Amino acid sequence: MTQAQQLLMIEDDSRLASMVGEYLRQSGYGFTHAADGASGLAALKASPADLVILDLMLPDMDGLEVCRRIKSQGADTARTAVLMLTAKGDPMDRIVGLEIGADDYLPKPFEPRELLARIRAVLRRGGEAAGTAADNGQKSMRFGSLEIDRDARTVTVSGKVCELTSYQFDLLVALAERAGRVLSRDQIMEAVRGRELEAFDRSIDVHMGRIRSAIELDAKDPKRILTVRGVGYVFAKQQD
Amino acid sequence: MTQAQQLLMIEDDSRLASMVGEYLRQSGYGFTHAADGASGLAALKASPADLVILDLMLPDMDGLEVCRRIKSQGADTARTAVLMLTAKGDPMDRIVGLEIGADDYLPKPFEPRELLARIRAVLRRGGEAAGTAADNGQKSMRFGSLEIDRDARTVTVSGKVCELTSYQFDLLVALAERAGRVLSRDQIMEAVRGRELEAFDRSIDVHMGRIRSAIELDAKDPKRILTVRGVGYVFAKQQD
DNA sequence: CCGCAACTTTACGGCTGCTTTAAGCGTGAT
DNA sequence: ATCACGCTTAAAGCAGCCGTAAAGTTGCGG
Repeated sequence: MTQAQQLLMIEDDSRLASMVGEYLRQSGYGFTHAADGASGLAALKASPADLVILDLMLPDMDGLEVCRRIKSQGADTARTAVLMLTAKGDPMDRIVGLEIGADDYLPKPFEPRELLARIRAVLRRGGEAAGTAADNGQKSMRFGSLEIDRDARTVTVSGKVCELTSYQFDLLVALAERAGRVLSRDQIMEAVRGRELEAFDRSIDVHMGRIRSAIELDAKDPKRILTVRGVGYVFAKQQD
Repeated sequence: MTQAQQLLMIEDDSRLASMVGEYLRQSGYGFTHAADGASGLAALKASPADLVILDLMLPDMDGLEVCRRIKSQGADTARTAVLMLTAKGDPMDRIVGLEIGADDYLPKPFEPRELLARIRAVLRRGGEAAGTAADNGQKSMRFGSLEIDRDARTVTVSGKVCELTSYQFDLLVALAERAGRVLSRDQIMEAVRGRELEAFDRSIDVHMGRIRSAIELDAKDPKRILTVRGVGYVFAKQQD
């Protein structure tokens, strides 16, 4: 870690913003805050950030619009990661279908932990992509006939859509992002929710079962999500 | 574990505090108690703690205010972890900890066991954040045609994957990490399981046999895992 | 060359840990 | 308020794997 990474939060609730800011600063990030879309974009132009935490509901313009401008081709902010905060009522799966270029989403209200976990995940992903020369599936990932579209939050196997819940999708992505690496249940939980797994918690196992029955050709003989007894799960790197 | 970690509880109910204190001391932590916010902050200044257990409702000032002061920039207590105790009916449920700059929170009433679990989690988290920069042994090891990938937990010999169980993999890593050094069965057990080997326990031998048949070209004439009669085993440093 | 001690090998019982199913429960929607 | 959806928990079933024991083999000393 050479230099603290810079975060910019665009959020009209300044009370919320200052709380979040305190928390994130404490976690070692640089943090600045803008109260509306226009000043947010201005601030971003003045001093580039590594990641923008963007509220969907803003007084002056739609968060989607802000996001679009950040990500628009030609803008030098196009590489800036965006983490979108969606209001509590919004079924984010629907919004997500729209092709805004956000890198991740988080529904309000949220746990500070989870926000931190997702920030880390997004930044790590960006860092990797930059390091490995060409990008590898920033938005969509492909493993043989399996395709994961982070934008639309859909998974397809040889073109056919798999029904996954939001949480199951996140779990799958967490595994797929680290394909070939064995992850403990704790690590998986940490990546997805940013919180600790309780002792004797079998919920991850149950979800893995469900995900398998959705994406595996034969759930009894999984080829993509493999169990590593006594340790955790791996997403197989090599697959048809 | 070099030194007991220090906990400070700021809580007006001294009965509760002494009970919690007893429990936590028993679990190996140093424990002190302050009955109100002012004396808590004073105590913290006098002798820094690793974690503060902070009641939200205090006679003299709001727990949030105490937390803010502990965490405020510039204060040398800014790195101290804070675990907030919230009363059951608090509107806190809604805002879910965001408004608290705390590292974690726990609604009252709580189980001592859960408190302990969260304390451990918070302290571990803080510890690893500080320590992650330093460590990081390389993730894969190579010995001639033998390759050990610690991330994927796989072993390959000239590209072909060897089937090893988790335990066998751990044993192999323990040996490989100390290649060229003869290890007694006790040392091996200590490294992998952290516990002592029982007298006349031949289980290590059996596993060595299994590992050999997996990774050696000729299990009858091992080239990588060598037996040192009367002592233990070595992982050969030099191998093709 | 014999005998003992140490290691290897094989087979198998039992236990731990994963899967699966079903019911519970909180949350958001109608 | 009720309903539906999905995460969680519990329980039962099952498989894999560890450890034991017993027989076989190797190495070393006498």
